[in-house]
Amino acid sequence: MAELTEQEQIRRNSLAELKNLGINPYPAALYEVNCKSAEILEQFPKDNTLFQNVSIAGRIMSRRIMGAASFVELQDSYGRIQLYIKRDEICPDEDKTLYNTVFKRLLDIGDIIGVTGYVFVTQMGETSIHVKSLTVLSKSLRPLPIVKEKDGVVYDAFSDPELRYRQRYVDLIVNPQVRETFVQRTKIINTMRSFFNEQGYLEVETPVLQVIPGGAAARPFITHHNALDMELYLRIADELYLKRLIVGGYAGVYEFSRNFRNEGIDRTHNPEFTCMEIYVAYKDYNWMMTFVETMLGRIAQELHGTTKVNVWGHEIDFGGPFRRAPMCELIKEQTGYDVENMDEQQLRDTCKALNIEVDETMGKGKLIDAIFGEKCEPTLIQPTFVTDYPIDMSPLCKRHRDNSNLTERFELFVCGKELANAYSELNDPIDQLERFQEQLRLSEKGDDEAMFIDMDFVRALEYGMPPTSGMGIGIDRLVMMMTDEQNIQDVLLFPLMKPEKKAAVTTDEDFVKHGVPAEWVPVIRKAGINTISQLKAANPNKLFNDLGGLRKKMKLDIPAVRKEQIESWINK
RNA sequence: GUCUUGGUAGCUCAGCUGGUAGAGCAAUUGACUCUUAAUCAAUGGGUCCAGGGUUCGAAUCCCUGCCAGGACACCA
Repeated sequence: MAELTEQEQIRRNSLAELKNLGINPYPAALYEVNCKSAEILEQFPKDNTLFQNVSIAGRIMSRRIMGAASFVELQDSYGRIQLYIKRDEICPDEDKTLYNTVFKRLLDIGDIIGVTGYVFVTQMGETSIHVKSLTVLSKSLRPLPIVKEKDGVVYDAFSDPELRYRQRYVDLIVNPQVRETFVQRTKIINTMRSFFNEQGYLEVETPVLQVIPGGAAARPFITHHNALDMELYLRIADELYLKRLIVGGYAGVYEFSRNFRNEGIDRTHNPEFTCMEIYVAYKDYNWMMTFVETMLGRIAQELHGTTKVNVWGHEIDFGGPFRRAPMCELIKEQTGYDVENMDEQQLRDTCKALNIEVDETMGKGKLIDAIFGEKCEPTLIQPTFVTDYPIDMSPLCKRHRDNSNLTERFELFVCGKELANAYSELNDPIDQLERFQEQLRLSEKGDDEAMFIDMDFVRALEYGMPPTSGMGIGIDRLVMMMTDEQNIQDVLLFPLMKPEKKAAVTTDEDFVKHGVPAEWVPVIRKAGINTISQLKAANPNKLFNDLGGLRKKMKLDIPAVRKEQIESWINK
């Protein structure tokens, strides 16, 4: 077992002392709460007859003790409020243990308590609760990072990203703006959900474990089902299932879908992430653009009270209507090249002229996409619908009504990043099968993201799917934009981290089994020996001296160890 | 995957050309009845990420590894 730090040991001692005083540090009974910190701070200054009998619970975030009176900052789920605790108020009788011992000595920053009392304003003008009674609700055994703040300046911020993501609970306790980000994330999702529900679209759930990972071009995670003894894939998208449901007759279906892609991890990619996909029958991609505009405007409005949002240093207006421009037009605008009617070789030459890296596996679509990605994407700051993509980039999308080399597809770009992707969905089963087969050829050419053929999906289309428009939007990216976060890890509660390394430590029992008396185990650890192998490699004379010195230094009341003993441990 | 920066007390960080580790907050003890980054006094607290090397001597220099951040590449 790892050694406890001094502060942890002190808290455990306090815990034991609380128990000795007959106080349960983890009581079972509910604690009646009748108000919220934020409500008090908002309403009391306007009407000071309110809150004269409050009961509130939360975590102690700071303490200022002045003899027989103290101030505590109590944090509940809604904010912080100051408590004024006076000894003779919570201990009206002779016995002052609750204040002098329990509150002043045995409670710490991080402990959770409940108090009752009345609200007043201090001489310094701070709305506070005058405490009449105090109940210990949960003792905290680890010290929290202490973050202080004055006039908007934060001191000693808890900012190490590794600690923040690994121990998100600590991050949430001490960084209120982090708690707020996740409230906003949920608000965004709720806004979308109501928007869809109002129009009668049905929220559904489709399989995460799939036999054929379809609906996107991406590398999947593979897992194994024991009873069936077969490989299964974690979904990379839910598109093909939702379209089966449109075949089944629903007017519109949507899903907030956790997807898994076995690709790189960086500032904008996590192996599991959330997409919202929606499919609506009898619509096309023009209708969908308007739908998306309305949805985004509404989200911004709900969240910020305006459609103008600061995103990564730009003021973005989600008010719409957004610019709509065909991909080839944008390329022409940025590069001067008209790629619309070029063949593969001409495209390669153009890439070369523009200094864009290409490789042999890239077909026409990927070449055009490379030019677009390099030259156009970064310029699309205000929301822009990029429309009419080349056909071999979009195997699930309907051909353009005016040009059969293009598709009725749009992507929405904001701040140079793709935010949403939508089609007039391909519902011609024969064309769909051919497109899948083309993907197979790309795959054979070496494109490891080309799609699998899903024959059941083709079969579904053969029964007839109404003209349908579908749209997918990256929820994590949307939340990043709406909350002005640069990092996907800041909008995911628990981003994937590599496991913490566990130092291979020998347990105390192992040392005892090895012949070391239990009372000496902490001492030899103190001497820097934490494994049996370290012990065996130790110099007996040095260890003998060290242990003698430590015995004195640690003021241990145990007999001195003999050198023969040490030799027996080492030679065992 | 490549390059790059970092890992020192519970937290935030200093630590120069190598000489046995320091501050603030937190903690402990004490003073103080309206404080608010409370204040004052005293005290304790470290496997300087891990492992190797150079050296009389390494937190510091070198190598390897682990973890994290950033940039680039890859990724609809």
